Amino acid sequence: MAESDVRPEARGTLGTVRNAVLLLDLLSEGPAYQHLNDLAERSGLSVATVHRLLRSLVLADLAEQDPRSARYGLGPGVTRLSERYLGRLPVLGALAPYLVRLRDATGHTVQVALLVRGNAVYVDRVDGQDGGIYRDAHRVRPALATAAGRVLAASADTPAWDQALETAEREQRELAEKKRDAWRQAPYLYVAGEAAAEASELAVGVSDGQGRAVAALAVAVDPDITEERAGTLARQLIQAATAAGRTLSHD
Amino acid sequence: MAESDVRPEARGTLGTVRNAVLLLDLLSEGPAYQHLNDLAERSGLSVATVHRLLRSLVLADLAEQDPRSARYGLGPGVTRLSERYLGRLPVLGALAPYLVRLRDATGHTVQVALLVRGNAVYVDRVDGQDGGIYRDAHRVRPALATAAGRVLAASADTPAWDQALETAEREQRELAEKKRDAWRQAPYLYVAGEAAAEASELAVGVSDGQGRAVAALAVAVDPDITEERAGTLARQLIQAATAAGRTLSHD
DNA sequence: CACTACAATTCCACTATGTGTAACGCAATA
DNA sequence: TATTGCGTTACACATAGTGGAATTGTAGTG
Repeated sequence: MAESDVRPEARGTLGTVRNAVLLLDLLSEGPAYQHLNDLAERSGLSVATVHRLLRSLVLADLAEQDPRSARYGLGPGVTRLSERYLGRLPVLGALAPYLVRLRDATGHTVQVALLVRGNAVYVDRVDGQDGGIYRDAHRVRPALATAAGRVLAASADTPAWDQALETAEREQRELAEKKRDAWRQAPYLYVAGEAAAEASELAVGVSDGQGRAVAALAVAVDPDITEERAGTLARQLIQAATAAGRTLSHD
Repeated sequence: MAESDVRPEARGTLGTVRNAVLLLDLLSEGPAYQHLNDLAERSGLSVATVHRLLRSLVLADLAEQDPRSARYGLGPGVTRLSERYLGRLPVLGALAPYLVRLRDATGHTVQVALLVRGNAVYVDRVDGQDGGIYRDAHRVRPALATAAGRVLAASADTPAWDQALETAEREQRELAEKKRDAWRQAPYLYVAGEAAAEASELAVGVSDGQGRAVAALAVAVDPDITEERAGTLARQLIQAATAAGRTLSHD
């Protein structure tokens, strides 16, 4: 293969692992189950190679094959790894004592999000009273389309911010490039839900003491919330976030 | 390398992927961050190989390196994959409408668990009133040590059941070998919490229509719950589980 | 401050092993 | 039964992944 590797980050890296991860990424996009040939074409690898990679991933439960259609999708193994990761993540432990309290004090659903590869990933939640019909836990959204994601991306380092820009839609990207400083300095951010069913979100950052947000704390609210009510909610969020941040930097 | 591969499952499988997955497994056990040399020894691979594998995994955010200690741990990328997987998992969508309702009706914390490689992985929850101080979301427990895991393992196929046996402690294993049929046929299972802080659990299976439990629905309860109260709770769980099961097999 | 110990990282020669092409099997149509 | 459209396997070649040893970096100790 041509040595067109100009990206310095990839030095001393294994092609097979790169390919395996590429496939996991492809599986994570689009429909739940996908055709081998599609995956081969989209990845630029030969069918045989994709087949071998998938077989290896299936053996590890990181992928699975639908017995009826023989198509491939992500497997349950990824959740096991994820839960192990989250179970030992300091931020979540630090936030844990405050979440239920916060839910009870505000009456709203409280969520915790991380920034991963330009996406806001919602990793924990405590559901409020209403909930509505559409309760989508397990959300992964382009960071710049959500309040939580904006809080995280705005205070992240340059590569992470750039990834967020790449992940975003054009309009969001243009908005973000103007607003980054404002977002970073604001005590809290608010983003109105786009779709009718989607709730609006109010978010603050949880800092690790080095001035970088390691997680976002958010509440889902009605789109017609008053300015005053938002301020009250924000104060409550900030209080919990700083308390959690203290236990983080403390130890 | 010696061709001692007698395991038929691993035919046509990539060693590099096997090794990468092995490392992810090692990272998911024990402390959050681990030394390169430990990992090399435990995996049976050379230090150089482990280093290259980890570097590749870090590039994909499936692993990360603590900047202070230079030790390696799981990375946030696994959560992104996991949330994508869970977000499209039919069972969770089918259960979603009932979870909050169930929490409100019972007052207890409701949880949803999957069986993954012999472990009960808790993938969704709706927190109840109390919660107590210790709210450990993101649990991964040996399946046979929990009510949810027993429900799932007992109705699973043979390899999955065997994995659950391997994962369990000796006592649990001996108990399980006697009880499997009873567990599979019982309308619900109850397991008292072991530690003082640990809640007890009452669980039922969510069937996909083929008589196999694809998820477990559980509530956390006090250890001194009365038989009668347990029956009432179980009825409510079963009702939600069968309703979700219908929408599953329906479409 | 030198010296030591230990851990992560890089170098390099070797061939094991992952790769693509092409053939095969096996359903579902028509 | 022919045909199409998949997933799966065979095979020969050279890429690219491997382990041992050398090298850097970082604390800890006298």
